[in-house]
Amino acid sequence: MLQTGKKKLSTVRDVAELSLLSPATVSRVFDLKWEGKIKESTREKVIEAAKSLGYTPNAIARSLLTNRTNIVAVVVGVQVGYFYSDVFFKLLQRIQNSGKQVLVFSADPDKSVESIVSQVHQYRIDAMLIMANATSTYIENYFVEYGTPVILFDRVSHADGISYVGSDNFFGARMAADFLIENNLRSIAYISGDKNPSQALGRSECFIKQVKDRGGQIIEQIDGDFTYQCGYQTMQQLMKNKHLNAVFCADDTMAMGAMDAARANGLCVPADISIMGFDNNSVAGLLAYDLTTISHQLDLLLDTLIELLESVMANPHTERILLPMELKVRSSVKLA
Amino acid sequence: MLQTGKKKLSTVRDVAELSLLSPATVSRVFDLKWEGKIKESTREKVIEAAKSLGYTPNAIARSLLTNRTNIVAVVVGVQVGYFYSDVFFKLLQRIQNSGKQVLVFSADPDKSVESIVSQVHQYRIDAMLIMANATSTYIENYFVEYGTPVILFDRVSHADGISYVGSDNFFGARMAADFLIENNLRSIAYISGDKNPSQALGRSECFIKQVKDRGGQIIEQIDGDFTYQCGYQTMQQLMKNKHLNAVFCADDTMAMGAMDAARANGLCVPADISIMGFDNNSVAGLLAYDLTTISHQLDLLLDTLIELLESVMANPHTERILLPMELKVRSSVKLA
DNA sequence: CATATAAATGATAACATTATCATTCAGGGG
DNA sequence: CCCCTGAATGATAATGTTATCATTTATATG
Repeated sequence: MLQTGKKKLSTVRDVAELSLLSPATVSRVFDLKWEGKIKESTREKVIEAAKSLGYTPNAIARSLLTNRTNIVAVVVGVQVGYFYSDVFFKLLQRIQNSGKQVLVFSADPDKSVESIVSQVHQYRIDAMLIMANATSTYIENYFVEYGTPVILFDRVSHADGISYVGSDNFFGARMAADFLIENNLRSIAYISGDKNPSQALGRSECFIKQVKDRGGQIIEQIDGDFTYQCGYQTMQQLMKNKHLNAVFCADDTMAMGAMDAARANGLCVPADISIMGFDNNSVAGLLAYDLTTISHQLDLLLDTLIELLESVMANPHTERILLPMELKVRSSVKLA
Repeated sequence: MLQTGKKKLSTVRDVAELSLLSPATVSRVFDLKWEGKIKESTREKVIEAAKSLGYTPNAIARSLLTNRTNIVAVVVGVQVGYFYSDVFFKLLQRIQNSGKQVLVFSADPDKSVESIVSQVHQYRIDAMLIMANATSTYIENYFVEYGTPVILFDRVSHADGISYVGSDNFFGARMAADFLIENNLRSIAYISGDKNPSQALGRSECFIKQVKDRGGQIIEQIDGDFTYQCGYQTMQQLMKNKHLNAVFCADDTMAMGAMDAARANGLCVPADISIMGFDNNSVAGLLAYDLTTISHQLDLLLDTLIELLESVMANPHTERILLPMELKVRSSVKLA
C-alpha cells in the first residue's frame, strides 16, 4: 500500500460497475475455486474491465474473510551458512511455484522468542517452516496450539504436532566413520558442532561410537561452533599431535577452515592428513577444497519438504521424515 | 491462519468484553500512535485481558483499514550467489530490526514479469527492494505508478521515482586496472559478467579503457555469466596464451573458477599468473582462495540502504546513491 | 409447453480492525 | 455552581473481499 501515487487502486466494486456485473461475480472470476463455473462471456467482460482499471485483487481483504493468507513463514537463524543459504533460496522458488508467498523471519537471539512468535502470529500465516539453529520449543508449541502447521528442517522434535524433514544424521555419521576406518585412517580427531540443534548431538555420539566399534581411536574431540574460524584454530592445535590420520568435522565449513590451517602449516591434504566434512555445501565442491563429505540429498529433501508442506496445509497432521545421506568421495581423504 | 487447532483466536471484541472497555480502546492500546495517551489503569486492564485470552492483533485486518501492511517486498534473482546471499540475510535482519516484515520473491525467469508484479501487488506491500540480476524496467515502473517506493540494490536506473543504492562500479573497475598496471601486470585478460545488470556494462568499459590509458594491453576479453564453471572453463582457454600476466574477473565467483583452473593445470597463483576478482564475497576471503578483489563496503551499503528505505517510506521521493569501493589486497596478485 | 433441475449471477452480511466523530468525565477559573 | 477545556473513552461506519443464501436464467425432461 503506501499509496501516494497517481493511480487510485480500484476494487471489485469499480470493476463490477464498469462491467455491469455484481462484485460477487467479479470476485469469483479471480478465485481459482470458481474456475470454469463462470460463463466465458462474463469472464471476458470482467477481465477486460479489470485490465482497463488496472485492478489486482487485494490479498489482504481476501485473507480477512477466508482465514487464509497463503503465506508461509520461514524462520532462519542469525548466521545462515552456505548450506542453509542454498536450501533457503531453492526452497523459496519451490514454495513460490506452488503459489504461496514466503515471509522470512530471522531468529535473532537478542530478540526474545516471544517477540518473534508475536510478530509471526500477527500475520496469521498458514504454515511455519523452521530452519533456524537455535529455536526453543516455545515457538513451535505456540503454533501447534493454534493448529498452524509447523515443519522443522533438518532437526527433530518429538513434540506432538511438529512435523519434520531432514537427513538421517546418525546414518551419515556412521557412514563417515566407516569410510575413514575402511581406508585405514584409525587415529581420528573430531570437531563437533554447536550442541543446540537437536540433530547434532546424536551425530557426535554416533560417529564416536562407530569409530570405536570398528577399532579406530578418537584421539581428540573438540567442541566447535560451525564456523570457519573455529575449524582453522582448532586445526592449529590438533596439528601438534603427530599421530593424527584424519579429522572429521561436523560440517563442511569447519572442515574448510581445518584444511586451510593444515595447508598453511605446510601439510598436504590428504597425503599428510585426511579431512572430512558434513553437509556437502556448495563451497565444499569447489576444486580448491574438493572436500570428501557426507552429503544431503538436497533435491530429494526439498521435494519431500514441499510435499509435506502441501499435505499438512491441506490436512493438518504430523509427519516425521528422515532421508538417508550419501557419501561424497572427493580428494580430501587418502584412500587406502 | 489455517486455524484448525484448539484455541479460538480472540479479537479486540473479546478483549473489550473481558476488560469492560470498548473495542476502540483495546485497539488503541496496541497502537504505537496512542502511546501514553491512555490511562495507565485502563492500559493494564487491557493488557491483562489480552494476555489471559492469548490475544494478538491481526495485522491483516489492521492493514485493510490503515492502508499499510508494514511489509517490504524483496525481489531476488534465480541464482543467488555468495555475495547477494550475504547481503540478503544481513538486510533481512536490519529490516526486521526496524519493525518491518520481509516478503521475498524470486524473479524466476520462466515466470513472466507481470506475474511477479501481480503477486507482489496483491499483498499491497509498503516498499519494494530489488536485488535481482535480471529485472525488466516493467516491474519498477509499475510500482512507481502506484507510488510504492522502489529501491534498487547495486544497479542503477534513471527512471523517475526509482531510487538506488549501490557501489560505484566504475570507480571500482578503474581501481582494479590501476592496481594491476602499477604492479607491472600489463598483459591482461578480462572475463566480463552478464550484460543485463545495468551496472556491469559500464564496469567492463571502464576497466578496459583504464588499462589501455595506462599503457596496458587487453589480450583477450571474454563474455562470462558470473558462474564458477564459466570462470573455470574460460581460464582453460586463456592459459594457452603464454604472455598473459593477469586475469581480471567481473566477480569473485568467476575468479575462483579461474584460479582453480590455473592451479589444476599446474600454474602457481600469483607467481605464474595473477587473478583478481570483484565483490569480495565471503568465499573469496577464505585462505584457499585469498583473492585480491575490489570490495563493496558492505556495512556502509546496508546502513545506507536501510536509511533510504525508511526515508522513502516516510516521505516518497527518489534518491540515487553510489558508494566508493575499496581495494582488498590479498595474495592472488603478484606485487611488483 | 410446463416443470424440474442445474447453472450462473446477485444481494447481503460478515471478517477484525481503526478513522472519525461524539460523548463523558475531571478539574479549574470565574 | 456553572462553564470551559482537554483528556480519555465510546459508538459508528468503513476498509475490500467472499460466504451464504436468494434469485434469475438456461437446459433438459416428461
